[in-house]
Amino acid sequence: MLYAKIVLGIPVEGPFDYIVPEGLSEKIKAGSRVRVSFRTQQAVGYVVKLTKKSNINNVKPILALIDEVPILDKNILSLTKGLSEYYCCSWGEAIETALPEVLRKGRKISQNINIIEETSIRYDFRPEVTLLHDLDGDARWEIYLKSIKEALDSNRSIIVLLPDISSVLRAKEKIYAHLGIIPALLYRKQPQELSEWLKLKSGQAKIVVGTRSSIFAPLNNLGLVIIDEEHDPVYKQDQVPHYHAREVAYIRIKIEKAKLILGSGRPSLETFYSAKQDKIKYKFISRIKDFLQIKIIDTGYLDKISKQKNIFLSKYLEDSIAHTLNAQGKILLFLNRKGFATLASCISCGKSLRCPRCNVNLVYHFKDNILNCHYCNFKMQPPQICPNCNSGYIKYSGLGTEKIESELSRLFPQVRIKSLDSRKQIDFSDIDIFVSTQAIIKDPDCSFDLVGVLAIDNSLNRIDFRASEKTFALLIGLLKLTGKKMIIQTRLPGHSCFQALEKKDMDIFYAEELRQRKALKFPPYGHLGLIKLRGIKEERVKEASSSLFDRLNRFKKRNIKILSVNSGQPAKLRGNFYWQILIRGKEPRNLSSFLKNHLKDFPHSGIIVTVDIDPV
DNA sequence: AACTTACTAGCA
DNA sequence: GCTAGTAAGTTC
Repeated sequence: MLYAKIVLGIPVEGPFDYIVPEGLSEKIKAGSRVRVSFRTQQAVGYVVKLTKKSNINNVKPILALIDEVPILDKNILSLTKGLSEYYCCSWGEAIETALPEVLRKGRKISQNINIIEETSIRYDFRPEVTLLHDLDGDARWEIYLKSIKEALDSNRSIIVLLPDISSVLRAKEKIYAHLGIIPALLYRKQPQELSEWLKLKSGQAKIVVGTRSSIFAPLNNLGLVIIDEEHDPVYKQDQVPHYHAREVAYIRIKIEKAKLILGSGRPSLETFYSAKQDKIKYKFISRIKDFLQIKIIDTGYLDKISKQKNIFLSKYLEDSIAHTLNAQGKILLFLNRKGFATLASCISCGKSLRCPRCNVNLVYHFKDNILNCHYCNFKMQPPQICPNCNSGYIKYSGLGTEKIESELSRLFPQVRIKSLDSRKQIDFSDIDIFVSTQAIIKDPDCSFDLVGVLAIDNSLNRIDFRASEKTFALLIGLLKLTGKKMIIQTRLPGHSCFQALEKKDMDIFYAEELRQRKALKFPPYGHLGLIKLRGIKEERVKEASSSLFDRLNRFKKRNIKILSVNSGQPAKLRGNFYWQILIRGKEPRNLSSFLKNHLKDFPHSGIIVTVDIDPV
């Protein structure tokens, strides 16, 4: 008797044994998509192994084979296995994230498409990762195109990942213009998703350009993966399984012996650190241009005089705006409207109050008159005097509203001013001053003579251990928009973010940020895991969280630390109450298997538990 | 996840 | 003794 071990797209590990019917024994292979009855229902399943024996009592037969040829090749099978081990999900869930939606639902592939069986050619390449640290996107593309050509010449295929769809479309044009090839395009919700997927599966297309999920594209002989703007958090999926395309790429190139190029003008700390450790190659191309003027303005003094009036422009910035206007120049004023977290900071020294254990900003809660850390739940009474400089007093500030546009009209009555909050197509030609949020950075061809950065401290002071990293990436993104001058207003002029820019030496930022991460054993010196619990009844979620916290503490192993349990942020969302447990470990796979073991038999009726490894 | 079965409190 | 509502257990 022949049995198949089958996994399903549900959060249950499996695999489940099924009998292979006589007539199918020739056709069914590892990687086949089949229809099975599961409990009382029918489901789509994926064969991961064939065996002669089974220890299960009442084994059911496979109902039908869906595809003539296995839909998952060996490489995709081991990639998804690896994904499930890293990201704490079932193998079946991992397989389903790697497939187009219609195939997950069991639709048949039409007969006239010729899926080629796995090739057995093995090129003896060594997996190799390179960080291309380059501010200039065009220069990065020169290297990408050269590498793509090389891969094609040795008959290997290529995946190019970009953060968003408009970048994908631009990349397609570049590839067509330089190599004369039309690549397949993949992104979720692409109407042609299946036909593009099949082009790759059948070998008709050898290059795919796409967003995050394209890292799973079904290519034969993968030789090269390019991830542009590798620092971008959109490469992390915000649903289960919470994978990061960069991490999946690492797993995939090891399996397929391919090369990986990570390109960015502002690399993630993970990638930068790997480069520093010589674990990956490092190519540093363009520095911040010498002719750019970057000015950091300490606006601590504005707090004192802006009590009555809403003054948001330093004298220096105001003068520079006037000067630029006189010279018919264009100005961008950047204002990050996000981040309404109420912050406690000292007027005199500018330091915000931070958690002694987590080094993140404490959040002031008006209602309870208490300062609280959202990472470890540390609480303290607000101090009367600043613990840093002993003088001054502590100020609690939210973010000022953006009346900026109207205020500016008052200051510069003759000037054409516009602000952008939604992502509409804008015509820059009839605007002098443009007020915008970070949406502007995604616009590839806008350029200003002066970029003024307002209220950046709100971004820096977010309750997130990656706040500095994200702020730095944001500033570098803004820097690319100016051809001449950038002025940054801050109450924290000494922060490494700004120092790095002022001195035009990015290492200043990376060195300082790595030092802080190391002290806390936070990424890239360790890995975090976030367990989220949600349910309708607040008390029950809270109780379950603390009992899970105790349970994990009881069973915790070497190299795993259970850091904290606290209510989620927001604590209530769409009728559900949220709690979360943060753990830290050396190896993500250990975190995952530890959690799989102890969540399996954790009773959590009415509560949904999800795991996010390496949260961003 | 989606389902079945076991158990509980509330009621006449 | 009955049942609605919920907790717990199972899936090959």
